[in-house]
Amino acid sequence: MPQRSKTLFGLVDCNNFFVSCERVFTPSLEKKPVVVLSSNDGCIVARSNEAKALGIPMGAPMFEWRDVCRRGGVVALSGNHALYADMSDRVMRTVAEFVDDYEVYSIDEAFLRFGPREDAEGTCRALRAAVHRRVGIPVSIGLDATRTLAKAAAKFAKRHPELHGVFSLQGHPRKDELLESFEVGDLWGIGRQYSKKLIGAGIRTARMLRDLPDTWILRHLGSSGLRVAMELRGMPCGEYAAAREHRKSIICSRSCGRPIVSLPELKEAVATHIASAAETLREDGLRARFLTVFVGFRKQGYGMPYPSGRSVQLETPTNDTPELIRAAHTLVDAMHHDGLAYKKVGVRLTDFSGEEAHQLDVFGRGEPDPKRRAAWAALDKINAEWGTGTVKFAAEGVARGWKPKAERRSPRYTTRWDELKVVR
DNA sequence: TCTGGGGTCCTAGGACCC
DNA sequence: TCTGGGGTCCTAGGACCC
Repeated sequence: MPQRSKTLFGLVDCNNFFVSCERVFTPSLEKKPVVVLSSNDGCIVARSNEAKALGIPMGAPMFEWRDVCRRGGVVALSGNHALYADMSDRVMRTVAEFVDDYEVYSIDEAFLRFGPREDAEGTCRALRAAVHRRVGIPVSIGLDATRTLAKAAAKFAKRHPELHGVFSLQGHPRKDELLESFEVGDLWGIGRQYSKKLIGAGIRTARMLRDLPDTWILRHLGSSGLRVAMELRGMPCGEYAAAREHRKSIICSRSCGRPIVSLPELKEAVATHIASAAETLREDGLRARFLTVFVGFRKQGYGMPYPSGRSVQLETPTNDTPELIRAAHTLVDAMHHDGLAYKKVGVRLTDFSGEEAHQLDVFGRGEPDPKRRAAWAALDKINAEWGTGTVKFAAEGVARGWKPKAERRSPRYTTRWDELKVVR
């Protein structure tokens, strides 16, 4: 197979992204241990370096670390995702200015691709400086022949301040040595299970995995593991992270601030999730044909709540909110049991088609009503401009005592007029 | 007592068909 | 007592990512 060895991949990774966003607007958080919490103030999903130094792990439940946080003077903030999305846009716009061929990979990461004659490293240094100057977010950038190696390079850049945030592994004279120092579990694509298997077999480092025979990898880790090894050898497995043409599902789910017991409240929560899922659907110009409602109960020992769900295939694909709410409520009626306490509620939409190529059912129905389309467009516009939930459907409820807790949220400086930063 | 949310891909097994 | 083989499609579960 011809190698595209001339192409160089870059990975831009925002350091401690959510914490860095908060610090832009609250400079007093600088140099202090800070954590950002997930929905319901449940888990720790971002940590400043000072918080990491206290030993607080990623994804840890807050209640287990409350004492450590109190003793260490840690500032804990509820997630302010409207702010983070807006800051992410600013970072990505800067990336787009410096690099033609890039791919947004997550809210805080983008892959870059450079041709053979481009000054990749110089561009990355300029990009890093520009993001810092304009957006105020520190980033680390790694470079090498594959995405997996670029990700590893970015970790080196982050770990060693003397590299000033940019590091290229490509052609590095001590590459083997560096990969030997890189723990296998820190590789992109090697999670907890694979890591356990590898370490059990004595494979502790990226270099050891790279040099393993394909047959062994295939037998123990399957094709996903082999892809990681090939990328470590410098062979890009493009489809691994290639830009997806279209999304394949939309999920909206939340843990409840307090458990839901009544049928009307369960319906409210489901309607709320449907409304936001349908908004995403319309934003992407899609209709969905398959709808799932799922619920979770109180924790069953360790691990995730025991989930249970029901699905329905709609007669025709739709993105009409009331229509979807009706279908979802039929499912809720069938699944609700008196006396059960619902801890988590969610909906999932799948089986998408484009807005133009809609299908009619056997009776020729399914032609979208232009008046309704216009109404949803207006609603989406208002909610986009003034914040999600500015205009709601009656079915979403008013009291909403089940809403997740977010007791330490910072203001939405960039997306709400009434929460603009006041400068004195 | 308190443990997030939103995604993707792969695989194994069952149903069904010829 | 004998009781195929191969293909496809669907679903559930597991693994991974941020």
